[in-house]
Amino acid sequence: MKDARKIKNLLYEQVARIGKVFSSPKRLELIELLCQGEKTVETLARETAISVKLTSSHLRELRMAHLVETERQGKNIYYRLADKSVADLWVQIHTLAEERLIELQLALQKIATQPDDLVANDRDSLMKAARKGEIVVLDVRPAEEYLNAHLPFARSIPLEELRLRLAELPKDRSIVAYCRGPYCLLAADAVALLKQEGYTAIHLRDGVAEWAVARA
Amino acid sequence: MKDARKIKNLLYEQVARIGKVFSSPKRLELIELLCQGEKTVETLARETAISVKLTSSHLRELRMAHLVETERQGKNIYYRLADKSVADLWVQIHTLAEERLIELQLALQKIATQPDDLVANDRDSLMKAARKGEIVVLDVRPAEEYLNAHLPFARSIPLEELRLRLAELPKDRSIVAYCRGPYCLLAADAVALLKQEGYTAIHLRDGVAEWAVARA
DNA sequence: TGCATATACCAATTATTGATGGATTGATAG
DNA sequence: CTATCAATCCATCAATAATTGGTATATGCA
Repeated sequence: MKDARKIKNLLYEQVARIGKVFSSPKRLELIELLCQGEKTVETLARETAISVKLTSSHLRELRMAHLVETERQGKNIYYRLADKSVADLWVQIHTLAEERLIELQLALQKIATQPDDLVANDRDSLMKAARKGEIVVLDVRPAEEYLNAHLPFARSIPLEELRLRLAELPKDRSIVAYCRGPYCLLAADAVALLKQEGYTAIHLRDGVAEWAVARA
Repeated sequence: MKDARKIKNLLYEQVARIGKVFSSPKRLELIELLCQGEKTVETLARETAISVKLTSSHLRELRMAHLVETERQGKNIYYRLADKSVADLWVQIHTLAEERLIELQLALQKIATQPDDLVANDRDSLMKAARKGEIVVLDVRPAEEYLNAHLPFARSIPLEELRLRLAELPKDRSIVAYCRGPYCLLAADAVALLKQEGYTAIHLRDGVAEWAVARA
């Protein structure tokens, strides 16, 4: 039955194609960005600080594993995740990594806003408060990403514009800021700025992908 | 802010450590086996037909990613998954692979028992029938794996013993056979044998890990 | 104590992947 | 129909991973 082994190996090899995609830090960063919505190669390259050529070749691997789709719009080529389940897998993997790798936990603590961030079990009470208007949920990602998808009741002020638009935010209620997920620094920066300006600000680690998985 | 990039890369690198584990077919096979319960290096090597040394070195990588734990019992060292969520991730990854990779779908069809296997949405009705005793759910994995965990209402007859113990099975009810999951050939073989002997037999692709994820 | 067994560790070899520079394709604007 | 911009393809080199053989360590047993 050597035939059986050959067929089995074939199956595992196929699955490993998917695993391989998630085995490179650069590709993970690209996937996280693609979880925020479709983007051009150039945009992805700029936001990850990876050269366009290298970005392109990593995207090629995502494409060959059928995890992303492309669409040409004029001069640009837009990449998007082929399915929501790709985002789900990214969330699952980084969540497992956070559970199992002490090094990652330590590194995350460093970027945590001083006291402590909002964590998983607060999600229900957070939504309740947001619904009642007791807190402001603030999306500090670029506007297009907010338009593509955002947390319920969230308001959009991109980090870049935050300093100029501070007046839009109330000082008598807590501001809960979020961005692309736990590895994105936008929300942490926003919280730092808000606190400095006398606001009550809290960092929510979830991005829309994490939120969606938690809701499921 | 070059510092920010450095810290971000560190985070993605950590997550990539987990991804890397799932990027090798051999390691995937080992993980699938470990989903069935704890096993010694030798057992894992034998059941995967991988040399002991190579098995040991792959297991070392699993250990360094904190995805497995070891325990010495006399001469042997037993490996087990460090957490249920590792099994969940394996299920998620191979499920995504099956959704996205046509090559994998085709390869799976080849090992499918002729008409078609039981699929996802049958799970509820399957359990109902099993509860009422209208069908027999048959676990054809080695006995230890059954003892470690098995589907509700399942009965154990390891494939090796099946031919000798046919008399224990009824001919007037359907036998639903399952094994370690969709890449394991035990259940397919069992179904072939049962059909040949005049039984009504159906192949259930789920293993305990897949079942557990579907229940969640 | 010494030997056998199970497994880990180390070194060397080959295969695969990641990264970079140069040339190429496809589309738009003039 | 040429220039330009976005993105890919290709060739190359460096880095990393997989595999194998040899050796070391720990346990149990005589």
